[in-house]
Amino acid sequence: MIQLYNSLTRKKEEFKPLGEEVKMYVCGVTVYDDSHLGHALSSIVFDVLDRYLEFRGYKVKKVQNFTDVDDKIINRANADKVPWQEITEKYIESFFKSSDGLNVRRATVHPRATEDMPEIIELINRLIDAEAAYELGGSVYYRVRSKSDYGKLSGQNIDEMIEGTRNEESRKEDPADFALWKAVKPEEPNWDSPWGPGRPGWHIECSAMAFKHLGEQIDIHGGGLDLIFPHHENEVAQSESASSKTPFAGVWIHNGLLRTTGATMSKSLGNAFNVNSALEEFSSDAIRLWILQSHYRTNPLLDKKLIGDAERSMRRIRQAVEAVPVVSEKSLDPEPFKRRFVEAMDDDLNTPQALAAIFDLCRKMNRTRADGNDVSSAADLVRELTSALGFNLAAPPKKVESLNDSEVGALVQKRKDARAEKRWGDADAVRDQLDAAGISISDTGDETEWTRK
RNA sequence: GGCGACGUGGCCAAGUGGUUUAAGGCGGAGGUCUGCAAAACCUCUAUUCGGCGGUUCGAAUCCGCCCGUCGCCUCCA
Repeated sequence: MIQLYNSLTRKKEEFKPLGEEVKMYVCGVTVYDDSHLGHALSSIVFDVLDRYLEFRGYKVKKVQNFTDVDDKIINRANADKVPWQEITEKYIESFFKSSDGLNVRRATVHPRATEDMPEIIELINRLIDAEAAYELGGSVYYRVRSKSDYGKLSGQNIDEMIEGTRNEESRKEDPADFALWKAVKPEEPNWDSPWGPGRPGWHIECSAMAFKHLGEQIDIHGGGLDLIFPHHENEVAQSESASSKTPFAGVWIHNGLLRTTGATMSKSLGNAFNVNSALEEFSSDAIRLWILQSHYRTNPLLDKKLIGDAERSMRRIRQAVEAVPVVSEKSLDPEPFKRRFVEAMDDDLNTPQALAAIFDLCRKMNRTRADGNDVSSAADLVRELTSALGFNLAAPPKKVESLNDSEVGALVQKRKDARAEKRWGDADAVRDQLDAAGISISDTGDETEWTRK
């Protein structure tokens, strides 16, 4: 039984999808800049959820949108003096490059707001018909007072909320009403609608795309903790008002946000935040391990040192799996570790505990292999479990300009000769040279093996 | 003002009433192996969970107060 924490009820609940196929919607990014490690965190968390559900035998349909019309995009286009479509194309491409680099599986569908305009307009019409929305000067607003349980997701109360907001000049019926459709402003991208030219408000696209690609009721809705209010709150309201079906989403899952340590970190934020540059320095596995060693609802600490630590930890797993197999009658039964893993993951994706099971298994493998046991089925299990968490067990990127294989081979031979003649000083000098080039060597009996670090 | 999160070893981080005198990772110390290393393995590295009270046979885990850190309420994964 899989239990997941539901932000709506603030409790762990048994996961029960409505149908055969799990319908999961994850809020995507607004494409106006490169992805940073905060996006990576969210991508990885929902990638793990997707993969784990599949590991547990579910079929998953995952939808993740691109918000490709928005103030920030328009501003960026103006700043760069290019058409806004050029901005969105560029950063959608960048997003995929980052996610692919992070070994995040693509969603089943990646819809774009601008491509589902008819559905967005139709949904707004339904809301007007249901008297949950009203037109005003070419814009359309959602009437928050029309839904008695408005605020249930974020625990906000409309009246208390209004006190905290600044009182902007507006003719809206209620200050808390939010825009479903924004009337066109000069020089802005716009689409025709029954209320005149304009563009969709931020929240409506997600409801429209969820309805279109998954249906009016979905199993899982995910996103960052920072989206609970107003975005997800408004999404629930408009979706349930339009469909008259409750709940819109069976479980709301929110990942924690990245945390940084004071002033020291902020200096290097620029680079540390960019996923593509982080991937030049660290393996995708290290980035993923750094994130999954914390629970997804906590706020992981962003610190390059920790990602470096994770890189070393990954090497332990890789080495255990890749070690030369022993052929033997005796073998290690890894089942208890699999049970531990499943039990941990079933409990609201407790990845730190799941990883502890994997690390323990790796140690057990090394120990029992040394005692002459066949650990190949254990190695297969480690591959299976790490893969369910999205690790690819690939080596980290090369840090320095490295030697090619034949150059390494020549140096290894040179050292071998030196060792045979017990010229230890010469042998160690070659080893230092290789080490500086990112090659580590190990002597096992007469053989010398080398690997790129 | 409103909603909410957090404070566990040198660092990161699970655990949320007894099987935990607290998992796992990184780092550190010693050892085995090795020409020396690397890797691996073994041992050690919090009698203690921000502080003070309380509930209980029993608390890191529940309650109260205090101290500290942080997020959201405006764009944000």
